[in-house]
Amino acid sequence: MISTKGRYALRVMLDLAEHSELGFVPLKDIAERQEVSKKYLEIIVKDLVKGKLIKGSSGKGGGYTLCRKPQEYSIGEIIEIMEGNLASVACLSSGAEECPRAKRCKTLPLWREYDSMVHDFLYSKKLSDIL
Amino acid sequence: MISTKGRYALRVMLDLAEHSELGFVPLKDIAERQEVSKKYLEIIVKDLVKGKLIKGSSGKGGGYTLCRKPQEYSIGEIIEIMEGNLASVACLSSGAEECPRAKRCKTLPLWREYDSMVHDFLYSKKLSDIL
DNA sequence: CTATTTACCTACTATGTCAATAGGTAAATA
DNA sequence: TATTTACCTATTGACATAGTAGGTAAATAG
Repeated sequence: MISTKGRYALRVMLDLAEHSELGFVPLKDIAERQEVSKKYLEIIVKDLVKGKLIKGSSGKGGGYTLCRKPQEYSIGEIIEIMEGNLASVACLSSGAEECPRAKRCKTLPLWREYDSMVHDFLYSKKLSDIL
Repeated sequence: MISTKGRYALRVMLDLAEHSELGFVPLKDIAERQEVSKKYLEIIVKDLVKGKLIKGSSGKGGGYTLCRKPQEYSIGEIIEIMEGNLASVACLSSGAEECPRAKRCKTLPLWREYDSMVHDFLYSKKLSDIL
């Protein structure tokens, strides 16, 4: 299940897309509009900055803003940055060691197909699509 | 992410599909073939029995067996029984109270579409498809 | 140059879920 | 009656989730 971090991150990105053409948007404003504590959002924007999806600017007149145009962000990359990866099962997650049963596992192809479908869906959907 | 309970349940169902035409299959045998502790599988088959996907029989010659033919089980119902539900976000999970932001939430339609895709995929796939 | 506003940083915590283990009782058969 | 099986309740360690608390650093306005 997608955690609050992933879901809130998406809402932050949408909020920035809607308000940042004028410049930097303070987190305080986003927190109020999105009705999420500013403290918790700090954790989220930190990851978004680290992932180069947004950039921050300190001091008066500061805040956060998008690095690209909304149509240049896929939902998938936003969620993936927040959740670590979007594998459906542990055996297929990025840092997992090869399962000894992989070759004869009858369920593995199913999970691969599932993951591929999910990936295609989330990466073809853009931030601008839900604006 | 699909938990071990969901994944192991699927493997138990497959194991039964492969071995139960002759009658009841003891859990001990399944545990050995699947390389999962019998103790842990007990929890899983308990849920499968409760969900009427398999039935058990005690005593010598006992074990577990499928209630229907493999093509009559969808992967979705197996996973759903084990995971509780297959909602992608808390707001859409079965027992969730209505979110006050639901009407104006820009992300909700996305999650609905996502859930619907996942549901279609997992319910159209049958146990017999991965046999 | 000072006050204010903002981002940015480290640490902490309560709660819950996951993945299992332990140690039994009940039922059916040989 | 002994054996084999399912079935039941309780417990546990580890980890993730969803936050909170209390600061420091940077930038701007006056």
